[in-house]
Amino acid sequence: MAAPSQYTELARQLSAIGSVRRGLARLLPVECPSGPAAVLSLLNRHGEMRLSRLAELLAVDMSVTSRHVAHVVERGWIERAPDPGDKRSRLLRLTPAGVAMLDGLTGRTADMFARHLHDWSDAEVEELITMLARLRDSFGDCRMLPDEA
Amino acid sequence: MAAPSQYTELARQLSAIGSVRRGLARLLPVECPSGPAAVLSLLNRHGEMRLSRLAELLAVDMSVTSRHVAHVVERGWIERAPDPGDKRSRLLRLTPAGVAMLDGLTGRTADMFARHLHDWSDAEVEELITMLARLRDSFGDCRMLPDEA
DNA sequence: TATTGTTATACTCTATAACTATA
DNA sequence: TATAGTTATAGAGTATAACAATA
Repeated sequence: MAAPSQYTELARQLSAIGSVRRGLARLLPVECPSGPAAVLSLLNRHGEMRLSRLAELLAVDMSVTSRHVAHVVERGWIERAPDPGDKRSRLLRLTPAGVAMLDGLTGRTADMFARHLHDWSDAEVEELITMLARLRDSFGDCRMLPDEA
Repeated sequence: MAAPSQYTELARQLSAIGSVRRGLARLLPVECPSGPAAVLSLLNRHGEMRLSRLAELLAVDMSVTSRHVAHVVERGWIERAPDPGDKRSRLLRLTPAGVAMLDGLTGRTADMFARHLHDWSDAEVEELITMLARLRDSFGDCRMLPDEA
């Protein structure tokens, strides 16, 4: 259990970390902004899946996911295969062009981190990753929680 | 120094943490969204300052800051006092109404953290805060960095 | 001439709601 | 009737560029 003033500071830090996110976003090509890039990244990480599952992983509404997916489909970076078990949905998977695009993004991102985090140890980066994952996990899906108001 | 694959994972976690940011943003009243709320928070933390300094702290463009400030001024939460040393700029400071508004936001934020982070120790929260601050510091102001491309 | 702000414009991300097709 | 997905609409955040006033 932590003190309220700590929570205030944590909120400030989370807000301020937006500058890092924006810095990373500026690396992306105009035709693949951060929303679509996240789609590629998750499909690469978890393999083919339906839209609803992708929306869950992105933790955004399905309507948002649908638009990002349409964007990457239009550019040939993913394809929608029939879902054998359910005609309402399709299975999304990366194309070779999508893999190539993602490789480029990943490389640029890694370069940027390498430039800025050169004095972080492997263990320190790992710990930050772990804490961020835990934070996300602790919050769960905020959209489902009843407000006490 | 860390491995490239670690950087990819870190980028994913930073992107995914957006769901926490959005969860916090949903706590805010309609008349005070996250941009304006950050203005109040920083003025409370650092005391009165000029717009350019506020833009620096927010790490966003001055034009963006100007709009957020206009928003909170219109609602009487901050006031613009003449800057004795420079007629081009004014000193921004919280009003009592602004302090009251901020107190409400802070309370709701702390409640939400308390609900979700009940199994985090004080030291763990502190460490996350420290690592986020260090991350931000390591990146500096990304907008100023020359790209190697 | 350079700096401080402001405003207009445009783009991305997101959510809500209405709708279609299938389960 | 309920679920998967799409599309239209609207609101917030941000950056760029053009502009005004002052240093």
